[in-house]
Amino acid sequence: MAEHGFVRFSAREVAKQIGYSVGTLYNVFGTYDRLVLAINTETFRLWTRHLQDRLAEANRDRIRALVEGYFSFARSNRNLWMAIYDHRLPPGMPIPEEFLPDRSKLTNIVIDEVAAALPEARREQAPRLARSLIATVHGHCTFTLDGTFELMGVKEPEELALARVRDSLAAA
Amino acid sequence: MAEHGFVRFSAREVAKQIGYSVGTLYNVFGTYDRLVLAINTETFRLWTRHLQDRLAEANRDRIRALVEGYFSFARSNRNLWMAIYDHRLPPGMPIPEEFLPDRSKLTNIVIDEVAAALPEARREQAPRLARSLIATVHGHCTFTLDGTFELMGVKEPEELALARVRDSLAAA
DNA sequence: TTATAAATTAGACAGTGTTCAATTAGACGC
DNA sequence: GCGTCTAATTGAACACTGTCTAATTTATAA
Repeated sequence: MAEHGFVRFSAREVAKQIGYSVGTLYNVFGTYDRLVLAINTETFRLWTRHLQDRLAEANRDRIRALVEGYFSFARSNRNLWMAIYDHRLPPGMPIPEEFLPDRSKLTNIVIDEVAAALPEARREQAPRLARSLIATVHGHCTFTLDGTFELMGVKEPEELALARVRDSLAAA
Repeated sequence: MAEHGFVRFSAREVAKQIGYSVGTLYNVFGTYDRLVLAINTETFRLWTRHLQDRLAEANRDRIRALVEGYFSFARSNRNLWMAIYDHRLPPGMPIPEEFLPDRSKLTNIVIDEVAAALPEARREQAPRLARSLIATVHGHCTFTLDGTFELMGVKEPEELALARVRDSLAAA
């Protein structure tokens, strides 16, 4: 997935490279979607660790560390990161529960930091605001990696994302 | 594309339904990517008209009309809208120039409205801010349609998007 | 060594995008 | 109507995909 990206990823090629047949891969993962789900969940784990590391070595400006961590992971793991959002489950199939814990950790980290950045009187807004800010940064990050911002002539997109986050934190 | 969505879309199926052979489709569009590009560019045209209509019948709050127009088009044209962002060109292949004009119109509409919403002294910031706000709304819209917000338990995502946009307009 | 369980395989199936030599249809001048 | 030339269209072949399953191999336990 990291080498060839989501579009060119194939279960058969995986089987070839690990020295097993396709059948084995399907016995273990059940279906193509669950194989991709497993890979993408591992990416979530890597991403979470990346963010925690950035926070650990951050100075006072932990919000900047979060935004930059979001971007730097996506940039240096382009194919893996995009695969998370390129993958669509068949309609009606929810994400199996086993994958959920590792995928929600990231959100909780952001919620904690947003809560800490808010004045105490506004702190109960943190969960909803944090999720909105994740969407905000996500939009900027997507447009950076998929070429939309380049087409628009936008430079330094992470500064832009950080500015939007600061706007909303200040407003709260 | 509208019926089955990006994942299940196939050139062969298109050929079957329009009563031509696959070969003809390839003679006309050259490649699968250019066929999808043509469809998605048409979606951009529909989207642009939708936004213009919403603006035409808007009251004073044209910013709200923009955000709601963005969401309502995506919601009522789920498969078509998602196909725009699910489609990835092969690395190194830029979007052919013929498709660019219809795709940039949307951005320009937003830039004009953002400029109008800013005080005259800040108006030169409009293009860059508008593109950032598009990314903001886009992130919220993506998370709405791909199920991320549902997984997070976020209700009324468009109100959230509008709030973020207002935060940044107020800050400017 | 044997009986049982688990792991692994290869092949078949119905799809996909892509290419291209061969065929058909259409337009034009006579 | 006929012949010519060009443009449009075809369908078969190629190498690939995910998915399934009967058959086989390997490992474990008695």
